[in-house]
Amino acid sequence: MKNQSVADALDEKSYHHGDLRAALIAAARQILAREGLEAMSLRAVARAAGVSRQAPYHHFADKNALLAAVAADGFRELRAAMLSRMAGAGPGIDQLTACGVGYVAFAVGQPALFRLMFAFWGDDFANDPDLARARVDCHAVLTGTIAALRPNPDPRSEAYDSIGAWSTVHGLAELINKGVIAPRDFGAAELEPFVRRVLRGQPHGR
Amino acid sequence: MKNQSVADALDEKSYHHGDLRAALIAAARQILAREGLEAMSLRAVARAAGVSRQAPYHHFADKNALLAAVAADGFRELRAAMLSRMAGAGPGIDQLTACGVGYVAFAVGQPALFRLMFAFWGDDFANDPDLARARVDCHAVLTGTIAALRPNPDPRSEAYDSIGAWSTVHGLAELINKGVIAPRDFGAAELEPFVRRVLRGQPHGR
DNA sequence: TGTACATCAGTGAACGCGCGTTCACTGATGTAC
DNA sequence: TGTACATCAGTGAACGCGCGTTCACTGATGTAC
Repeated sequence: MKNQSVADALDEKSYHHGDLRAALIAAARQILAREGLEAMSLRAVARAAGVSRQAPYHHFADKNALLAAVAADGFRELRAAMLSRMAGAGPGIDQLTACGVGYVAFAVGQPALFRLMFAFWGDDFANDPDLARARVDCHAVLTGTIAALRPNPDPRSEAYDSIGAWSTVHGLAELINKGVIAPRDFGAAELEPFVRRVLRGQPHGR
Repeated sequence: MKNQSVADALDEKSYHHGDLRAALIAAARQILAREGLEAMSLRAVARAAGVSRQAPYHHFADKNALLAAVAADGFRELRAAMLSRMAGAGPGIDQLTACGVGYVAFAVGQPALFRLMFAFWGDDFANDPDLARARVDCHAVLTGTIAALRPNPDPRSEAYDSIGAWSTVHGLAELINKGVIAPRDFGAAELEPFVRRVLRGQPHGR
């Protein structure tokens, strides 16, 4: 017969977790960072959170719901990363460059998270409203920066400029993360000046 | 007791396949095209080729070896796709645009194959010499086109231009294939003029 | 021309694995009276 | 203040699946003599 007391519950380990939802997201991100997207199974997440395989189902409808929550956090952090770089940069074209550097640095710093964020774009869980909003807010940073650079733009050509800029930073991030190109192979010791130099060759970069 | 004859062997089905290696690659590509990268297991390939699960091991050391063979074919076809577009284009900047349009059109036309080609770049099977050569030959089309545009370039800035151009077409292909952007959303009915228009905004595109 | 035999290219069964998910259950918590 | 009870948040066992790969095997082929 167990003698459960409040102290026991706090000191040892209470039956109820407290905030298992947050702990599961944290565990998922840890696995993502350490072992990659393929290793992030629901079972592995539960194991890392020190909980039974079945416990996550009390907080997420299924695996995709957990993935969506992690991806939404990712988009909020990507947005913050871009804004932070832009806050430290000069006006005009420097804003766009800083935005791009923030994008690539985030992607290269957390490759598996970045991959997850784009892995299931068109899938069911894209209907998650929190994720959808996080994506829109994130995208708005780029389009807003492009728009600010050209006060009275033709909206259509602005859209194409935006796609071009996004494609360039996204492709650069992908090529680096896949191991296709390495900054070192081009005489760049650090990522940031490398990205800056690539972007300088882009239409708004000179 | 079976009465095996040459006619039987030809008409029905001989015990020996004939060219199972090629048939396995073809089956793999078919699964890739119809069901995607995740569905392309070794077992599924064997099944599609009408052969036992174990048969592929007589032609490929393991699954990665089959993947490498498929990827190598992919790079040869990507190279051919770019060269074919360039052959039909005018001189100068039109060559680079055609090269980029060929790249994106190939990627969008065969998304799962394109994904496979870049999925395991740094992995073990990258040591496959046939694959390595196919990749180098493919990449040479892009770098050659960039180099031809600028007769006496600084090699380092040429490398950065090349990365920028590659990043743009690669990122555009990824964003389209992931379903992040759709040409139709930007008033483009067809892929080709859409890509052309995006590339026109790029540094060499005006 | 016939035949023994090495080799090649297949088969069938099985191993061991991790996965997402469902089921029936139980311990802990909090609230109505 | 005590207590019955609904609800919440966990557990343990199991289902059914597909995977890559290994093992021991057999039928077909081709070549040396």
